[in-house]
Amino acid sequence: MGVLEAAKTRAAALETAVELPLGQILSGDCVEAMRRLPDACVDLVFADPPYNLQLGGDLNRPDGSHVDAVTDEWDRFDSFAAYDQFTRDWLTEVRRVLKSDGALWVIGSYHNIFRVGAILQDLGFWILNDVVWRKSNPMPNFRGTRFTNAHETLIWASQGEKSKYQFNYRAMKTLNDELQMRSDWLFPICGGGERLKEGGHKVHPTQKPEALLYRVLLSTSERGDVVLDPFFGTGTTGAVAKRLGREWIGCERESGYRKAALARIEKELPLDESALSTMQAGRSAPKVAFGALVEGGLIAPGTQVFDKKRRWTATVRADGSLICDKQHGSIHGLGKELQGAPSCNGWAFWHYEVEGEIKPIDAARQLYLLAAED
Amino acid sequence: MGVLEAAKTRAAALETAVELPLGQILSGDCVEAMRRLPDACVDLVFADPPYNLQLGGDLNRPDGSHVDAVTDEWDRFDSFAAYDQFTRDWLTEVRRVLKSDGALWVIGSYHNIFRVGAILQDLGFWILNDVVWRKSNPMPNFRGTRFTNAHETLIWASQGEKSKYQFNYRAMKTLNDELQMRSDWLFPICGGGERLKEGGHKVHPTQKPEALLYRVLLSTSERGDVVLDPFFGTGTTGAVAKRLGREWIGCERESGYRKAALARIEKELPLDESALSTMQAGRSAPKVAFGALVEGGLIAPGTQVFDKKRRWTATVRADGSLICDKQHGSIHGLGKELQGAPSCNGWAFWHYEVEGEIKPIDAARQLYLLAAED
DNA sequence: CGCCCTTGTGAATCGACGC
DNA sequence: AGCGTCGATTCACAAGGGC
Repeated sequence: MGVLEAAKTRAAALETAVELPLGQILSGDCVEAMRRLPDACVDLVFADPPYNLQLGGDLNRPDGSHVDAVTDEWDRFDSFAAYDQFTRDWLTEVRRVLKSDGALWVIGSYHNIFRVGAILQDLGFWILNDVVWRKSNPMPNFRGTRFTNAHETLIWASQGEKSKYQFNYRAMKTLNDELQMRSDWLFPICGGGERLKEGGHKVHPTQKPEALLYRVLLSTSERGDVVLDPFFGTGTTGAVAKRLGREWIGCERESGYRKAALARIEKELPLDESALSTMQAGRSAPKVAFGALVEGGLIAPGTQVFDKKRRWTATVRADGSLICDKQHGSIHGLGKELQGAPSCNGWAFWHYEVEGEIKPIDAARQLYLLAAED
Repeated sequence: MGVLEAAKTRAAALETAVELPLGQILSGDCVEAMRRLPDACVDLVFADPPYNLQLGGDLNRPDGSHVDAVTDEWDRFDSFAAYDQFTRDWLTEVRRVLKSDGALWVIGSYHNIFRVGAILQDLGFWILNDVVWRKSNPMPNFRGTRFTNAHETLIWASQGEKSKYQFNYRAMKTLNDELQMRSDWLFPICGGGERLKEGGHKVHPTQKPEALLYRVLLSTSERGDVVLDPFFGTGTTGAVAKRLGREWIGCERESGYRKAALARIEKELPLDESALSTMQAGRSAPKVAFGALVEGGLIAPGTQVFDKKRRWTATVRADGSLICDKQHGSIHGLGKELQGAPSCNGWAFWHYEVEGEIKPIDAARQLYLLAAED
């Protein structure tokens, strides 16, 4: 990067820092609101658009009581074409304000998610996963006419196929008891003390559980990232963002929701430094070069290392490289060459003897990391 | 209906009965093949179209071994537009051959399901549920770059909003231990003895588990219904249809698949004569429904069960309910009724014979749980 | 026969970085 | 943009062999 470009970037960054409405809810239609934001200023978008629910008449429970369903005016669209146009409009604006390595989450049900998914693919977004929110306590199908609608679908997508999106693999694996996090997540629906109510009535018909946003933000954003929610509602995204040390921007048309959201987020407390830093450590374990172990004395130069079946034995050199007959290279590269394999994880492939036991050299790395913690 | 129309309908029904290629696999492109079928002759369609995976380079496991991916020519499309056109074509033909009160199932992944869902809505199909097949043993994400892709999505749709589709609510509730069947289903991927192999290699890259088709056909079709599968592959739909007493028609381009499917279905026995199938038990929720044992093949439909003193004998039905003379119900409900007791633990009450021994049906549950443990 | 260990494999849009 | 280098990654089963 030249001097001029660097100066420009700094200026743009400065301008952005000054102008971005962080911690604010923009009023009015979300497309109009997003137009007030500069290009490529947002790291992550979470969107919970109207579901285009096509409810016929009223819905009653078997005991005759009335189901307080979504009948709000904002959730009615005259046709699929109108809904599609609406979807293209807000997704296009999201695409503009999102950084090129940013990502998008959308949540929906079978009423709208197929249209949203197809349109975002058409716009160039690259789907990374679809994720299923399994509701532990869904509303039953009172009429016994279909399967209990027990899940909603989320789509996680990057700006394009080549984007370098953020994924906190380690944090997710830790959160899931050392197993890879799967694409099906189990959470209860939003209720109890978490559900905003006023005069005994729920403030918003489709308030999302905070646990859902917690996992979304923890998995695909970093501390300090700017998170935009174009359909802010009562501000679950903002509340969880604040808690996790992320910046946030909301868009919301209805002043009642804006007011409730601001009051809610005001009360929210950020997690303290230690809680956040612990997660950070889990998120991206510092990389350790094999050479650092040699340097640190955990593995002496001259140590013999070998694969599990003792087909090959190599010697550790002072610079952290291995030598085996006339071939030499890094722990990964030499393992790969010797096996003729397309790749090799040297940490798992090479073993050494310590106190009479055979251990993968990764054991030494774990010791090193343990010592480095404190 | 006037006299003339009635006569026409009868004639059409007669003609259909004579001409429909029941129990046959039509060769060639499925759109061409379906054109050979009359209008409105099919009760249920199950479709497993190409997913349009668009895979990049090779993928290796962390141990260096190679993943045998779907590289077949039938999964290649030049663009979303080409895939959409293909989808519109076959769905349009499905719509014609399907009865007005018939229904459609489609299965897919995030690569294609959003496009399929939007197009079928555009064509006038009315989505009844989206259903998630949660895989108990999915392939991990080896590179740690995303969430484990642990599910596929099914869409269940009727011909239109007002259609009187078939839904066997009672059967599903019984199958699920007296709880409404939810929209998330847990099954293992197809493997073991169920997976068709030739010379040690899988015959079809994407063979679906029979338990999945079992639930689809049991929930949304009746005995004697005509089930059409436009992407027949190795004939899971046909095999399960035959077992459950449904008629079937398949379409399949590749002669190798057709041959394998016919041989497989030939061996299949209709329900009441069926021996214990080789289907493996799935990983289960802690609570096991009796229906899951039937679905998983641990107890075959048609099995005789009886109380310890052999006062009553009942027959296991395909949905996991029991029938004894004219009374029927769940294992708990029927036991309670027959004894005139206030309640009954069906697991302890009912027994069956296995390898010459009399065991409570709870023994089968224990086996099931054992398989699901670890 | 049972137990333990090893090996194989499944619809997968599966690096990052520097030169 | 292409290429070489460094580096970091897996879960649930089934099947088969050894003892």
